[in-house]
Amino acid sequence: MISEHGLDAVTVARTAATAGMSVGLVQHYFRTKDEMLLHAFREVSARIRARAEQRIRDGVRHERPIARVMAEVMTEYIPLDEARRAEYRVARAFAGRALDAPALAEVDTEAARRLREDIARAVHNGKECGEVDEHLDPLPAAVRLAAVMEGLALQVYREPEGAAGVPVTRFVAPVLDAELAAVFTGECRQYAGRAASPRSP
Amino acid sequence: MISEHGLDAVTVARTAATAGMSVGLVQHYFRTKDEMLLHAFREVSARIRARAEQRIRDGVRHERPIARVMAEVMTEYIPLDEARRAEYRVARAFAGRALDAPALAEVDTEAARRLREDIARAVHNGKECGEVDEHLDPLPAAVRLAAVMEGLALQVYREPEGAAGVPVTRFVAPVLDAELAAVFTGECRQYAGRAASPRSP
DNA sequence: GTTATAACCGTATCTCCGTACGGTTATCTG
DNA sequence: CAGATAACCGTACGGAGATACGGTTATAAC
Repeated sequence: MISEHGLDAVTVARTAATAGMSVGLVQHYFRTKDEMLLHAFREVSARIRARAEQRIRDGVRHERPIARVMAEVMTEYIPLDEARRAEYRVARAFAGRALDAPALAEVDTEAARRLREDIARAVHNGKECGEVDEHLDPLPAAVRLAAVMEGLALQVYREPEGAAGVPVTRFVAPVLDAELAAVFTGECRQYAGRAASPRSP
Repeated sequence: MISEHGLDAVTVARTAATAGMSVGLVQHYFRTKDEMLLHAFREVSARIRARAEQRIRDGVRHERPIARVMAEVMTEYIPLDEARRAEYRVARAFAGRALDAPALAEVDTEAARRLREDIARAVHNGKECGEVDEHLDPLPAAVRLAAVMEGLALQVYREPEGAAGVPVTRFVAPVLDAELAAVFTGECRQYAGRAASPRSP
């Protein structure tokens, strides 16, 4: 509903109708409308994050280069198909409302923080494995990569067809690859076996 | 009002009261509330853009290196002080509502398009002057720079204090400089005299 | 079996807000 | 001065929507 008609079009009554249930039942599960919306926001955030984590796990399992895995993870966030566009619209709507709704803002910042930590961890692990320069600080690098990713997502969202006749597909991969190449400068000596997974104990 | 309490808190009556006028008078100038909000959005977009244009004009007047000027222009967009944060909040609120308000969406995309064109023009002019490699395509480069800028703005907005104890001031300039350095690789041979200004006839 | 808890419904209430409207005062214009 | 246009006011109307509420049916527990 949000992705199709925006947050303002979402009323408790309409939500109930769309779900094929009564207003009373919705109230049974969510005491207030805000509670309901918060749940929805958490839901999409979690779904998006789950996809990223899946990519990371797969990458680790197949012992693929960290840079390659991160390229996939970051591409996953770009609204390149209708499904991701829908999610992106929802996230964007909530982000706008989060301005004076601390609970929503917290979900937003938390999601961003986790993503940044994932990237920072990938960079950190890349150092151990030899893909990343020994002296590079993972945190600034992660902020930069996260920024590029989110900024790129915005560009793609606004002009899915691409700008000035050049399709987005011509932009996304090259830019992400270039940014990743600036961080992951080396070859993997011995695979550390964890890509962006948590630092092992 | 928007930046302090969000778009939802903006009612015609409250707006009138804040402006020290009557509801009737507001209606005299804006036929509908939507019209009023659209005007507000256009207003902030124009104000933000005006600052960027001013920077460009100043840069041209003093014949400063294009890369340097663009660094300033891009920094101008980052919500580094409370004034810019307020503007950023407003823009973000509108962007969220723009999902099912085509008129608002148009303002948003238009602003983005103009910015991208400014950047592309700067790159183009940089080629003539010698700051940019002859074979670089300005458009993809502009998309990339715009993406970095907007993404960085988001990171700064979400965590103004900086992440993990590292202040944002340590991030912004280095990242922007690095990105610009990737595009503006050369020295200016002879000053073209127009930085990001329109191609002369 | 009875009692409690969860699932479920429909409506009534109360508040808020956008806009319509009828009216008044000021500022031009000729 | 006439008379038109713009600036300006306060209220009334109408709709929409969030929540409260009183109630019913099912499922569980003992």
